[in-house]
Amino acid sequence: MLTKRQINILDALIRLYTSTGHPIGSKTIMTETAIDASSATIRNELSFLEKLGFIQKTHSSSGRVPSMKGYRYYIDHLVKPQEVAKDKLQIINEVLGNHVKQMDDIMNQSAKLLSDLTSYTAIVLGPKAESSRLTGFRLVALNDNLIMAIVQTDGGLIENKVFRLPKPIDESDLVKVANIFNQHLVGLPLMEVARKLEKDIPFLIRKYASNAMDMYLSLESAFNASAEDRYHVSGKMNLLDFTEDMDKQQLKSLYSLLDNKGNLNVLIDPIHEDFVVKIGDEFDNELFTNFSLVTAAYQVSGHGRGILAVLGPTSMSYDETFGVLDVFRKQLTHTLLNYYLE
Amino acid sequence: MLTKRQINILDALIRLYTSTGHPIGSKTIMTETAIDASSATIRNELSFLEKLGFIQKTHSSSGRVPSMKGYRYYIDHLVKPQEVAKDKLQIINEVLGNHVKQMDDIMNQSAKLLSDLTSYTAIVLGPKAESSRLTGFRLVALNDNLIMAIVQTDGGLIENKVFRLPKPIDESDLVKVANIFNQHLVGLPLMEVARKLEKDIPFLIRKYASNAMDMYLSLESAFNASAEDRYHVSGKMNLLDFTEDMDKQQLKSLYSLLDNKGNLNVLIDPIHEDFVVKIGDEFDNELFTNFSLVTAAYQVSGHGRGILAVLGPTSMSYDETFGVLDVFRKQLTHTLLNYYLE
DNA sequence: AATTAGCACTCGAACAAACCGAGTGCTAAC
DNA sequence: GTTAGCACTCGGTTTGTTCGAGTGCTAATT
Repeated sequence: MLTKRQINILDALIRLYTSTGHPIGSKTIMTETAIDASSATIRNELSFLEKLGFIQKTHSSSGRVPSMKGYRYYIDHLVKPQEVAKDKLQIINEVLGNHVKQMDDIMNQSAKLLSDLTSYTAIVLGPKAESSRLTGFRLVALNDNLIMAIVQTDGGLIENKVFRLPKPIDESDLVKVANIFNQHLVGLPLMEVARKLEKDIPFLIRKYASNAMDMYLSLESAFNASAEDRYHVSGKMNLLDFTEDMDKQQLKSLYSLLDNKGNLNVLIDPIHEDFVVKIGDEFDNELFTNFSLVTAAYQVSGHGRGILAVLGPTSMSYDETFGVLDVFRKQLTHTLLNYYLE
Repeated sequence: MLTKRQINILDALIRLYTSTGHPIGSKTIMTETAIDASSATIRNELSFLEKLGFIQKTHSSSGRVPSMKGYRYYIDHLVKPQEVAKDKLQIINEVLGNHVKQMDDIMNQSAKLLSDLTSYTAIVLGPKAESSRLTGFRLVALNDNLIMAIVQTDGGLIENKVFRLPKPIDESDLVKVANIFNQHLVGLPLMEVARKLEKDIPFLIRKYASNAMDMYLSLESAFNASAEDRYHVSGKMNLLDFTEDMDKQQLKSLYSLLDNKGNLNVLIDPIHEDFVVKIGDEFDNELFTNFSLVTAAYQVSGHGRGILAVLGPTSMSYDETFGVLDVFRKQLTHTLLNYYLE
C-alpha cells in the first residue's frame, strides 16, 4: 500500500514528466510541487516507488520516468479530467451543432475535430445498434448491364455498390430479385441477413428468377461491405511527433496498420465502460509500445453505442484527453439524437 | 555543346549516383565504367561539366552529384526505359487482366500495383473524355426525407450522394424534378450542365415543382462532386524513405497536401505528351525540392485520356520508372477498352 | 523511527581535438 | 590532349574532457 506522500510524489512525477518530457529528479519534485520534504526524503520515496515498479530510471544516475505500471496506477486512481477551455467548447458546439448532415459527414468532422483538439490521432466509430436491422434494399438499373444496389440499415448506414453484370438483365428479373430481398430480408437483424443470404435466398432466386443468379452472386459483396464497421480516422500524421525512436520500416508498418480499417478492430476493443485506456505494453502489437489509446463510449438511446478514441503517446496528458473526450461525447450524443429525430 | 565523352561521363555519374546514393568521384567513374581515360582526365571533364552547371559538389573536396540541370539533361536525352522483369510483367497482367470490375476498383488496384512495383508513390487519374457528358440521373427515395441522387457520366464515373431533406417531399415532386433534370441536362457536356444548373434549372423548378426548391439546393453539390477529378493515390508512405532532411512540420505539410485531392490538381498538369517529368525545382512548392514526378498519359480511344504518375526522389531510377510506366499504361489501356466494351 | 545534510559517485550530453580517407585542383612531364 | 604526382580540403568518425543533474549511502538531527 502506498502512503499519501508516495501517491503525491507519483502523481507529481507523472504530471511533471508529461509536461516537460524529461526524467524527473528529487530536486525538481521538491521545488516544483507542494510536497513538504527534503530532496533526500523524496529520494528515498522515489527509490521505494521504483522498487515497487511504478517508476524507473533511464540510466543509473538519471531522474525517474513513469513505468507502464505507474501510468496504469495514475489512470486508474489519479486522473482528474481537465475542464475544457471555453474557446474549444465553442468550436465543438459549432461544428457538431450544424444540422441536416449525412451521418458520414458527422463522423468525419468529429474525427477531424477531435484530432485537432488533442493534437493526437482520433478514431471515431459510428453508433452501432446491438442488433442493427436491414431497413431498406433497392436495385436501380443504371443501364443495360450496370446496376446499383443500395442497402440501408437502421443505424443510419447507407451502403451502395455498382455492379457490372456479365450479361444484360431483364427489368422484370430485377424487380423479382428486389422483391425477394425485400420480402425475406428487410426487417431482419444484419446477422440474420447474412445467414439467409447464404442459405435460403439462392434457393428462392433459382426458383423465381433463375436468370438473375449471376446478379445474386455479385450482390453478396454489397452486404458484406455494409456489415463492416466504419472507422473514421483523422490526424494520423500527428503521431509523427512521437515516433523519433522508430525507424522507417516501423513507421510504414504503423501507418499501413492504421490505414487498413480492418486492423482497427484488433486495436479497439468493444468496451462497456465509459472510458478505457490501453497503454503501451497492453497492446498485442509491439509497434504501440509507446502509445496509449483512450477509448470513450457514447450512447445514443435506441440507436446503439459508438466509440470515440484518441491514440497518442503513452506520456500524453490524460487529464486533458479525458476532459475533451467527455465533453465531446456528450455533444455527439446530443447531435446524433437530433439527427435520428429529424 | 558537350563532347561524346562528357555525355558518357554525365550519364555514368547519374547512374552511379542513382544506384549508390553517394557523391561520385573521378576514380569511381574510372573503375566502374567503360570510359577509357585516367582519373585526372575525368577530373578535368567533371570540372568542365560543373562549370556548365550539370553537376555540383556537396563541399569543396567531395565527389559530384547531379544538379537539377543535370537531371533535366539526363531525362531529355539519356534515359533508356528499362525492360520490365518477367515476373513483374506477369503481376501486371494478372491484376489488370481480371474482368468485370468497377472502374474505381481498377483505378485503386492500378495505383496500389504501381506503387508496389516502383516503391514510390503512385497517383492514378481515371480516363476523362475531353468533354465528358452526363448520361444518366436518378433520384431514389430511401424514405420520407432521405433521398439518394445518382449521377452518371460517359466516362464511367458514377457519383452518388444521400440527402436528408428539411421536410418530407412528395413522391410526385421527386418525379417532376428528376424529369426536369433528365430532359434538360442529360446528354450535355458536364461544363454545360454546371452552367444550366445555375441558370435555367432553378427557374424551371420554381415553375413546375416549387415544393422541391429545397431539394434542388442540396442537389447542386452532388454535381459539383462529380465534376471533380478522381485521384487514386497509393504508397504515400514510401516517400518516408526520401525525407530524412525534412523536419516533422514539413512532413505533415507534405502529407496533408497529398491527402487533399484538390491539391493534386496543382501538382499534376494535364499533359499532352506521352511522358512528362517534373523535377525538384520545377514544382511551385518548396516541399518537393527533392522529388520528381514522372507522368505518363494513357489513351482509351473514344473515352478520353487518363494519367499515371509516380512521385519519387529526384534521384530516382528514371530508366526503371519509365519502363514500368510504359508497360503499365499499355496494359491499362487494354483493360479499360475491355471494360467499356462489355 | 523518520528526516535531512553531506558527499562520493555515475553517466549522458556537449564540446573539442585528432585522425582518416575520399576527393579535388594544379603543375609538370609524357 | 592526357596523365602521374602531390599538396590540400573537408566531412565523418573516434577519442578524450568537462559539466551538471541526479543518485545512493552514511551519519547527524529531530
